[in-house]
Amino acid sequence: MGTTAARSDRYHHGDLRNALIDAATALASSGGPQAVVLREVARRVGVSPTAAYRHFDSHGDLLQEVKTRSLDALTDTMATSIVQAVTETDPRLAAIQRSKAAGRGYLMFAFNEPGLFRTAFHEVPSSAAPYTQRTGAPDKSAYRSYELLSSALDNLVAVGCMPAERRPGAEIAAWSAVHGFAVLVTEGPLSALHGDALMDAAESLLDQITVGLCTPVPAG
Amino acid sequence: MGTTAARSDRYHHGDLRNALIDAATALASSGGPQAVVLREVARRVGVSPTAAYRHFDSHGDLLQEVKTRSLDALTDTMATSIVQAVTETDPRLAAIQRSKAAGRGYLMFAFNEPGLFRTAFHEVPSSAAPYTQRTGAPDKSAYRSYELLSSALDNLVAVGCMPAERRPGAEIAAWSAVHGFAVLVTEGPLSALHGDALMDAAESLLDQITVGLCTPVPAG
DNA sequence: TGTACATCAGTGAACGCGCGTTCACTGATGTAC
DNA sequence: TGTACATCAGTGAACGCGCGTTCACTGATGTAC
Repeated sequence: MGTTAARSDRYHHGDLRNALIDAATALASSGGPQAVVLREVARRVGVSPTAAYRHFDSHGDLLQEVKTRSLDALTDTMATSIVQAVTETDPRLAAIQRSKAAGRGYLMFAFNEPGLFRTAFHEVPSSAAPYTQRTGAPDKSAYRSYELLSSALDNLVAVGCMPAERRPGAEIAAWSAVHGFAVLVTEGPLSALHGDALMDAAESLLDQITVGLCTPVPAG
Repeated sequence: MGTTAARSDRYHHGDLRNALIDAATALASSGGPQAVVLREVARRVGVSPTAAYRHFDSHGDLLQEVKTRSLDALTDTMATSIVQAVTETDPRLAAIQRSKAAGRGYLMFAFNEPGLFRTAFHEVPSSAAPYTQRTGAPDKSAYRSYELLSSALDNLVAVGCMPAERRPGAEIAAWSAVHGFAVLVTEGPLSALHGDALMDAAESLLDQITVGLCTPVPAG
């Protein structure tokens, strides 16, 4: 609205690239990565399929954009969750709140946006050039959420909650537990979990992870 | 071999149903559930696509069989892992060995058979009758591995290793951690892990899970 | 032991579908003079 | 301020592909008498 460049009743769309990504994201949101069908995306924007090729090399390129968006949205949800949850002034309790909030944000994103969650972790088959081995350097989006987790764990060590010798491998364990739960619930055999039962199970999981990471203060 | 019923140079195949499931499983093994293409399955068995419809209502029906097989294979791997790993006579140590072995079997199956692993957890879109809501009662195969885990955890409580009040929710946490790691490694951002580094990470994860479940023996 | 016949388990051709992608094209835009 | 023209951003038709599935059919099997 208001953006004259984005009028859709004109021959030149003005912002077709973003409009296509928007529509593709909406499709991914409701049906996961498989639902991102180039022709359907074009249909929704009211443009011929060919037009998309002015802005993307291939279907895989478009899907890659949606994946990046999904990863960004995941990170944003985690960040918001952290900001909202950390209320304690005691550094130890705050550190635990922060770690749990990171995991909670991850889970909430998965539950509220299962399609985007799946898309975020979907391996896009090598886009434009099938012969080009996919470079080992994925975009930054893939790492931002990892860094959020990582620094939360660092913090847990810094405030003396988690013994330093337990730090290596901690993010893999924590990430695995949260990711596994998200997957089992959104597309696996735990899909029967709903509402309060789901929330209880999620909180219980977050508790168990933090208990596992943080040894109780050594008595004496 | 030797089974006269399974000669393939005859008009009547004799055991086409199983031959089709075998071929479909091979496809799933190398390419996951998406690779189970009815026409390709028939091609491999040397039969017309139509022939498959004498034995399955639909493509989904065939895929469901492969899924069941995959779940069974997962359970078998876990069971074998448990039998091989439990060597301790001390009941506490044996109980811990058993729990870790269950998880180890799960992970090894995922790493050695990523295609079947994905198929085991693939939601088959309602087969023959699309309007029939999928019954809430999945086949037994889906539960056997869960029971293996469940009884390992019961055992942990029985020998006094794990406090009873921590028992509820324990299988969800343990399962989530192991499943998440398997998924992140086989089809996610941890796919760079290989060889020794992978094995070390796996053992570290199993350690952390059991440490989290079992409180150290109360001192005094 | 031999034969008629129902049944079973295959074949081959075809259907409709929707996809990603390419082709030759045209309408709209903006810049140089 | 007006016009010529290169460039940009779309169109519409078509391609080839491979899929799941259905149709009318035929070859093989086994049972009753």
